[in-house]
Amino acid sequence: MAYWLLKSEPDSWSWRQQVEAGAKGTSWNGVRNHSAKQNLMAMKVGDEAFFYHSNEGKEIVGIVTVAKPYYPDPTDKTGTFGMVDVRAEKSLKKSVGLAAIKAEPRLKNMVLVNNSRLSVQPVTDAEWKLICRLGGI
DNA sequence: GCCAACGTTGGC
DNA sequence: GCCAACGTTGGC
Repeated sequence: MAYWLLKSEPDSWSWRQQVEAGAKGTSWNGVRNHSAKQNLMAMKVGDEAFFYHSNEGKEIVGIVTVAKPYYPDPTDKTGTFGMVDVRAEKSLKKSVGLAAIKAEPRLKNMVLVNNSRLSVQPVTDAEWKLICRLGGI
């Protein structure tokens, strides 16, 4: 099983909205970047991903599960990009801020630190476990 | 096919 | 609000 990190600005799509969407989940549409697309295409049902709030908060707040693998994004008229479906799995007991991640030497290679603009990122097993511990779960 | 100009993202 | 980093676009 692979781990990922999904970024969203709370103004456009927040963790609260994801939780309210419940078990049926929602489509992660709107990705218009080829690196992000590659990561979306690599996702499998059951993979887990951190939900990160950019700009407002700048912190990891929850975990989502991939419910449906990559399929075309109807909001992309060119047909170039696609999306996956995700549903909220659980909230972190304690959100993990960007500052805390940067302060942890073992997380210095995270894509979030080195390429913060990429909206869909891979996370290693070690990074996943460590952040879960920081998040109190 | 190169590269300058421009737009967007996101941390600060 | 500013600006650095990155991606995309378009002229040549």
